[in-house]
Amino acid sequence: MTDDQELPKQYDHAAAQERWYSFWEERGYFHSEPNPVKKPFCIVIPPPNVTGALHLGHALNNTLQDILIRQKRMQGFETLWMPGTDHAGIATQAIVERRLLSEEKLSRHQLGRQRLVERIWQWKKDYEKRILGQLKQMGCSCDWQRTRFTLDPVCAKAVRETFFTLFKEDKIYRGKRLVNWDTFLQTAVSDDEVFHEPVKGHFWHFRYPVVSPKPGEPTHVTIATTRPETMLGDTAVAVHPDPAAALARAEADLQERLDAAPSKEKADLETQLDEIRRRRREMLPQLEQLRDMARDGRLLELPLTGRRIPLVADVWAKPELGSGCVKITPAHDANDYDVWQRNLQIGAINILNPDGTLNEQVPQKYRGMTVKKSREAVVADLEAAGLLVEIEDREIELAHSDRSKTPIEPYLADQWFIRMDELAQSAMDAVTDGRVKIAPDRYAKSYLDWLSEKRDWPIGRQLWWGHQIPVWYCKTATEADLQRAFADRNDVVWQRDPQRGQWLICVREGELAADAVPGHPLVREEDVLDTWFSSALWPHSTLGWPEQTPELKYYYPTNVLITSRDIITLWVARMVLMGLHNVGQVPFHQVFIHPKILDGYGEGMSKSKGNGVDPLDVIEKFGTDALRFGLAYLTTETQDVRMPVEYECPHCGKLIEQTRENRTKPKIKCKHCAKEFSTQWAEKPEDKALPRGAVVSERFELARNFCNKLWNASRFAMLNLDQFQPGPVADDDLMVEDRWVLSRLATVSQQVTDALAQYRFADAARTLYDFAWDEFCSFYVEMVKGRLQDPAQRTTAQRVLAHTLDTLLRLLHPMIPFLTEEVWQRLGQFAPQRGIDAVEPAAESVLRAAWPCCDASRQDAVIESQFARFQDVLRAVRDIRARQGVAPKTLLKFSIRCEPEAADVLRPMESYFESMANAKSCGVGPDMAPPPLCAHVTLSGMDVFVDLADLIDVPAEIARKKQEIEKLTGFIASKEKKLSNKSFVDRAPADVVQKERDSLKDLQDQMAAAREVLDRLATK
RNA sequence: GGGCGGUUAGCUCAGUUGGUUAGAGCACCAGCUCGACAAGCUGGGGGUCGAUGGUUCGAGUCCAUUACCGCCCACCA
Repeated sequence: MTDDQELPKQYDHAAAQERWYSFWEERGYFHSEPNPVKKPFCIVIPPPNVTGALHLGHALNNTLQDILIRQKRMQGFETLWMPGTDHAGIATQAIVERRLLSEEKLSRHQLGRQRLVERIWQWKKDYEKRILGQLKQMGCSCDWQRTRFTLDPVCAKAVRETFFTLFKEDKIYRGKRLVNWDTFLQTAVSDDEVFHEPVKGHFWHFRYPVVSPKPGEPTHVTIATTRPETMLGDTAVAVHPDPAAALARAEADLQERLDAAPSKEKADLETQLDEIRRRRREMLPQLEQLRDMARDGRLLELPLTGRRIPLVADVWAKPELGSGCVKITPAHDANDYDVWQRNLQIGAINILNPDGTLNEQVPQKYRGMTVKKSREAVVADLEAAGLLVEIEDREIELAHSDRSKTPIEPYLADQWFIRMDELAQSAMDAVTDGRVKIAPDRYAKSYLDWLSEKRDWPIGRQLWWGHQIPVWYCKTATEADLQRAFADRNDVVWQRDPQRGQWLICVREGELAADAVPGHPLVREEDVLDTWFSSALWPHSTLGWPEQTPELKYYYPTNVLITSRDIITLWVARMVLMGLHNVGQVPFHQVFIHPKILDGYGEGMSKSKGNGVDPLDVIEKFGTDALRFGLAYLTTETQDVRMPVEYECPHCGKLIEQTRENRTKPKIKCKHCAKEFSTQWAEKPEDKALPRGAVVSERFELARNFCNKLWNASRFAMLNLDQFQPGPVADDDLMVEDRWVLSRLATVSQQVTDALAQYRFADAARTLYDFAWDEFCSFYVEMVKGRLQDPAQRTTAQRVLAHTLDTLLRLLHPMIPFLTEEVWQRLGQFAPQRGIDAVEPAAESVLRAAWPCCDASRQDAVIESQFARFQDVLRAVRDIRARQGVAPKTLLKFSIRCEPEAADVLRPMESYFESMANAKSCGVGPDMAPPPLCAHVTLSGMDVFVDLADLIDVPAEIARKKQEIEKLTGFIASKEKKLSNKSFVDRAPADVVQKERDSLKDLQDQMAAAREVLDRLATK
């Protein structure tokens, strides 16, 4: 480089990022191959969804992975970071479908399967490119040659093999289950993809007539519902089998709660208790009568349908609620479904079409109506029939699809399931016996709790985007036909589906022709697999399983998985059980769950809330290094990261706080310059007319400032390293500050290594921040300045400075890769060979340099405490200057009264007081008396006197001394009290008591010194 | 309803096994353009550690109760 004569005062992050990322990539530093000489270290990326661009949560996730990867690479591991993206079935298809509808007014059915899938592939291509580009901008050192996608052929092969094996082992079956039906996307979604949201609704009370009531029997049964239209699918009305016992129990429970409740809640519970007592008095006879009628098999007339439905006794009907009777709609309600399972004779009627309209199971007039329309119609008709009792307003927690944001309909459908009993148990065992360690360990609990339910996993999705289920149906063949047709094939297996009376035929690879069984047509299952099915295979499928590739053998099990807590169950647990099933080994040894990034209100960031942050905005404003260091600095074990966010006005550059009100608005008027700006990325050309305001957070300033500080410290080094002569440094040549900084450096290396090994990213970042700023910059660099000008001392000073900077760069590289590389390369210009013990050529890139080992022989507690003494005195002198208002240019004269040992340490530092505090020493030792007019600071075992002659503000200094004496008096009193407390002296450990005694003595000495100075001042 | 986490300076957060006078960054105040750095330097003000009770010679730290905030799970005809 020839253009580096003038180093800019500010670090140009954009230039460094561009230059060094391509430098690393071109040299193939990120690529990994199995290498028997080295130990492997492998992380598989949690594949981002191709639904959209990455947000700040991804930036955190990937930064942490890259920090570990870079550190392990420097530690000499053969390091592979496997990158890739996830097809995210429902989410991606939903986005593309929504666009199709809004821009071309086309439904997916109008477009057709093949063309829709083509569109989604195009979308995937665009976003994958954008996502991988973002990862590169973040500095991620992934092995891009190995980039995978969950739908690519390698992953598809693993999916087929897994499905085939599970099918063969009878762990996959087809069953009828109530599913969460998304009527917009026309697919089932899992429980995990459903969220509840309160909506205003009603609670309707209806009466169903009793068929031929006997004298004394009620003529009607009253039921209540929030979803009246489902009455068309009712198959029973339930009443509790033992209402008396149920009410008694409810009363007892309530009484217990009432006894324990705080007084302000008692009134409410009293009311509830009264209500239950009233029911026991007034309603019990009728409920028991209804129960008896249920036992008799009596029927009710289901209004509007002409159907007759039975009255049944079932515990689901709670006598303490509503009328005590409940309508049963097994096909459209989870609890009613359970009632059906207990009373199979009542049957189930599905009244919905997949698109959410009513089907042929309902009377003609309601067919084809949407749920909303039919609800109005049913209510009106019941009212007309005189069967509507009342309508209450009520807020209802309505289930919504996370994907389409539309209400979920519970819906009885055929589904594919994986039996979870054995698989779940294997994944639980892996964590309980420690083969997989989850950190922080509290998350192991949620993992185990979820798995212990062993709920079968519904794996089918009624989508077009995904791995199509490799099953063919055949209705007409006999088993003999199948055996004949597939006699010579061990890659075809089949099961009987008794509910539908058909064969389910699964093939390991490829397709089955429609005429594979002569005379009996085969039809392929249309549905695709749940996205998590392929994600669950990610750690081994990306390494080539089911082939026994060298990669699989070498890198599997991977070392650590880094992810966020919301997918512990969806993803982590399933990877463990699939890894165990397919490969026979856990997929990773460690799981680290990192914090979530929240906005300034403590809410999670999401696109729909409009409070997300694009990492590229942060990168542009602060730089990738600041983004990464800032995120690492915030990654503590217990806390989520709260990040107040501002918009940066593109017109005037001022920041506007993001609020709950303005964050969802597409455009905002700047309150400083009154011009408007957009908050959205321009998706259409016409949007670009309005410039976009970047979303940033002040919380990255600390890291940006730190990077700049480092840049300038490095700049200082460059300006002082010309004519650098490499060579070992003899211990005798080392000055106090050299030995001190080397000791600190050794300790810091150890602390950072330990912190990263335990995923304490914030500790590692803080340790480096404090060392680099407060010790290296504020002290070492300041102290070495003079020596660099002195030809006799210059060489040693340069060698230690270069070595210290070199080590610091290596320690910081995993967090701030670009700046460290930029400086490393420049340092290489001046000091291509460096080191203080043995001299070695510097690595061609800091990325390839060795991770600093802790050189325990350099750790020197004596030097560190001596240095602390020097720092104390320096601070005292500066303090006096500031409080006396003495101009920085005025030279101060000071003296120190202290023990001879301390004097021996401080005397060699005299020149540093001059350069760092503009203060000249007039003597150090036990006999130093305070000058006639002085300001004074007392430290443990030392008195610092600054001779101020006529400069001094005497009244101010007297006031200060008095205040100090008052403070000391208080401390001394509390110490004396403590030490005169017999139980403290007797019970506390001896060293603690001694420490207190020493401390009291010290305080008394300080008091004496302060009095002495005060007396002198007072006589003036 | 069950579980988990949080509550420390105006804001955002540290605080290791209980042990002198509880820390940092930002913001604030005063002073500094001194040959690395104003994204800086020097000094300063600011906290009864959510509340109550307990254990202890000693509690921000351990225990119990409680309030508030957030997250996860379950349920709500």
